[in-house]
Amino acid sequence: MTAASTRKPAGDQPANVRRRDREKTKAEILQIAFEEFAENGLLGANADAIAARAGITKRLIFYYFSSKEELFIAVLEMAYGRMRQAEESLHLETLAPEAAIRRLAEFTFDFHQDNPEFVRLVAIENIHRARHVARSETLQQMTRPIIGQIERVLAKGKDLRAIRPEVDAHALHATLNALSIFSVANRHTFEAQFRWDMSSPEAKARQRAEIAEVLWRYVRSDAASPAEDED
Amino acid sequence: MTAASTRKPAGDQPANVRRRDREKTKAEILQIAFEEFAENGLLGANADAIAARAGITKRLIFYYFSSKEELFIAVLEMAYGRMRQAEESLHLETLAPEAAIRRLAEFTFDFHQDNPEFVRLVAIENIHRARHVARSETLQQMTRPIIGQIERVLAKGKDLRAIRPEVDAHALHATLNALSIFSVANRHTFEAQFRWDMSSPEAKARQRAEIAEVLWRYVRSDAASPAEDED
DNA sequence: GCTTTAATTAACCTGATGGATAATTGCTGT
DNA sequence: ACAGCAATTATCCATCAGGTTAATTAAAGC
Repeated sequence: MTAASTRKPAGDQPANVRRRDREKTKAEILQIAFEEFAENGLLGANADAIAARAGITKRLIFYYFSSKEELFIAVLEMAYGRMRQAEESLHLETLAPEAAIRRLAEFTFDFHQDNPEFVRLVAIENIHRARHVARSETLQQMTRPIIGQIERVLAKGKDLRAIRPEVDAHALHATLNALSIFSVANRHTFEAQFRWDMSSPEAKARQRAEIAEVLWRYVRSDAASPAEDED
Repeated sequence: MTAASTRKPAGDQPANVRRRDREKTKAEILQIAFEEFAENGLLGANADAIAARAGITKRLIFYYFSSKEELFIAVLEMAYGRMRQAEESLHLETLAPEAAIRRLAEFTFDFHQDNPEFVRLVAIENIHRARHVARSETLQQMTRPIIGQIERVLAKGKDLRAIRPEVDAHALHATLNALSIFSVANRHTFEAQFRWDMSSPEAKARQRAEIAEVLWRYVRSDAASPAEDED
């Protein structure tokens, strides 16, 4: 597609005239690269395709992001940044222990359900043994403050004897992420093998409730329920 | 069954003379392709590399498996077959409910820990939206009988009032798989971001216990005590 | 207006890779 | 011992895709 033919007076930006806007162009590349990487993986994603979809030349991609891997890292940074931002809107501190745990579970589940591209991206990065995360200072310092929130919820819950004292924030976070991510990431093999729907709204609602239940039953104090001898 | 076993030994096999053994060659290709696919993904795996490692010509790969995708399907079939085989050695029926659940949890966790290539392969297949599983009759009929085992454990547990009546076998299986797979598949991003070890023997032991705990606390009846106290 | 700089484009290069063609060679039954 | 066939090899090829070289052009400053 050739650009630069019709020249509109441009109250708004005409789509076919290349506006020289560094930041906007970079952002567009990033967003489309995000989608392409999530869809096709690090190797499968294609610079020509990204350029075509962004309406720019391939060269421009390498101009702003020096290599495919650098672009991938930038995409990861953006994707993780969005999650982090979403997590900031969670305010668990004000809630009672059970409500806080359930809200945390449902929020995490919802986020992954709503952002399957992000889940795919994380899976892809894990296939590559997280070598891009390892290479990015930004991504490592981006260690999510969600752990802090969880710790506070647990502390409060333990104080109130609603939550078992042994429960660890990291472990809880891992468990919750495992359940939430799995229901998006491994949906396909599961559905194909068990003919078990994981994608319909009803199925999702069921899983959402299930995960909250698993989590709460895991953390809640035994005193509030059956007596039990621990290992 | 081919008459391959009637081959005369021809002395000792010189390493550089290709032994004409259809089944053996196919099996070798499969095993090496399994490793290469698990390591590098569907696109990343390289036919030349597989051939080189197997000590054969690339052409031979396409002779036995008509395309790369077919080879990948064959690899999936082999890998899932192995898991299924392992699952057969589980005998949960004889155990008491809690013991059965814990054994199931630990077995599943161990299997994934011991077969990270399998876990990677499943992740890769999910990135491809399980289109190869969908294409293979074999893989779909290979629906694992583990579900049956779980159902029997749950039925017995419910009978004894040790397990809640609402617990579903599929959901339980999904939960367990989520936790087990996650601790292998998403280990890398997790470790990189949280500087949290998931790979050392101690960490694995901790996770193993954790998962059994999560599972049991999820299924156990609210009324009954864990010591199978019938009222 | 002219210069300078930075954003953008067009065209090219090159290594890799899946797959194809065709020749060859070892096994097995007769 | 030899034909026939199946297993295996050596080579070639077209295409794709990441990255590069060099020219072009929009905008900001003087």
